[in-house]
Amino acid sequence: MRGSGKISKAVIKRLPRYRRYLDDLMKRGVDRISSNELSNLIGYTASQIRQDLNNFGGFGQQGYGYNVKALHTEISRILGLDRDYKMIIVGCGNLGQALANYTHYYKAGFIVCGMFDINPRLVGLKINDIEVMDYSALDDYLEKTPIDIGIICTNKGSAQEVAEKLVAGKVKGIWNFATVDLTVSDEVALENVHLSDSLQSLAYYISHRDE
Amino acid sequence: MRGSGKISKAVIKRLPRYRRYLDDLMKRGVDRISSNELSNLIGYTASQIRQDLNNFGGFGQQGYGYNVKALHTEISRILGLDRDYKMIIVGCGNLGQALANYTHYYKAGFIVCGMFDINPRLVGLKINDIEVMDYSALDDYLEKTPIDIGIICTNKGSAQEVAEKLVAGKVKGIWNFATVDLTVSDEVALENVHLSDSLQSLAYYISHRDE
DNA sequence: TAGATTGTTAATCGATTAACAATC
DNA sequence: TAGATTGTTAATCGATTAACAATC
Repeated sequence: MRGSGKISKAVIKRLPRYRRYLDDLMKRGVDRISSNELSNLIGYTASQIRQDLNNFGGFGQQGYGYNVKALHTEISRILGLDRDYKMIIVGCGNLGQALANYTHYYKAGFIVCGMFDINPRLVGLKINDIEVMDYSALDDYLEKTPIDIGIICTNKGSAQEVAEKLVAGKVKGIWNFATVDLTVSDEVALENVHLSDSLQSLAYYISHRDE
Repeated sequence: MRGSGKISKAVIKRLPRYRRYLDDLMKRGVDRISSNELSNLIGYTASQIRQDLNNFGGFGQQGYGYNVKALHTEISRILGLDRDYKMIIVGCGNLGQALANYTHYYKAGFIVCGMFDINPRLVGLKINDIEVMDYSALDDYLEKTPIDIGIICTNKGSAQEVAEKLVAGKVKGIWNFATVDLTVSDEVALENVHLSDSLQSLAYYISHRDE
């Protein structure tokens, strides 16, 4: 039966992209789309699109294609975007603050509930009405407040310790921006954004453009 | 012969990670390491490590392993980190400013030379001694100044236009943070950091943890 | 119904892992 | 030299693409 079995990471990584294009189509008032038309827009093969979607269910209709709005809803649900996520940010330097604003203004459903830093000059500061708390208050805070996602924006030296506090405090997922590979329990989802690695692979492609 | 032929993206994505671990090993004073020891640290199989490295050359020695420092140097060179990259940032909101600071303090070799924004309240501001210039000055600036990397931190509506100005202005690579898939000439390297997509896949794994 | 397009199986392609001869 | 470990070929695994019967 569809939907059972393990879905590969490659498939999951494509889902948000499908959703973005469906979002655009909705805004443009498009009601239906075939895998072939979607392929022309998004750049994956029609075959891959049908394969990907059929991991989760038969959302299309032969001879018709896919209903844009219905498919958007399905993918949103699959991604778990039909509910809210409470988040905290640990490390409130430029990047931490940028993420606070970013999620505040653009990402409905992802709510920053608290921010923490070790730097006394940041503690007490308000960012989008959220006061930066002292790092030493983190354990207590997590004990009292159920948090879904912990965002790590510290330097790499502190990141593993922070991750452990977050895991102990029962977060369900960690969004890690520190340039280090964290070790966390399998129970906790981990998503890394290694900006440094990303910039370095860009350097690679720049250096090897004419090959 | 080694080194010719196309290297897959999967391999390139692993290179910065190899480099990070070699960096650590150097700092810990380790001189040599076998693919098997490195495998235990980094989590790739020893076989994969040897395959990856042999895409670029035979850096090891039978019966000995790899010289940590020499391998670090080789990977740095392969990634193109043996030279500087001049960068500009377009879009100086929180994220743009955060990246300016990030590269300024942590990323030797990646130099922010200019920043641009359309918002008059940001124009004139100084971030790490770099004045934010008016977006209308971008074309002129690029005509006079050779820039390697353009960083796009605008909203998604402006990103494609910015990309086209950057390409016209002869940048070699684009580091894109806008949530949109840009169309650029094959001559220009493109690296996307889709924070929104990343957060959504984290939501997926949180929602499906117990399967 | 006839035409279109899906869902799904089979074929292909590419990437990872295993094995081992080469060699330091 | 004997032991260790690479470089490289072969085997396996998984992901993508092609093909087509099912069906709206």
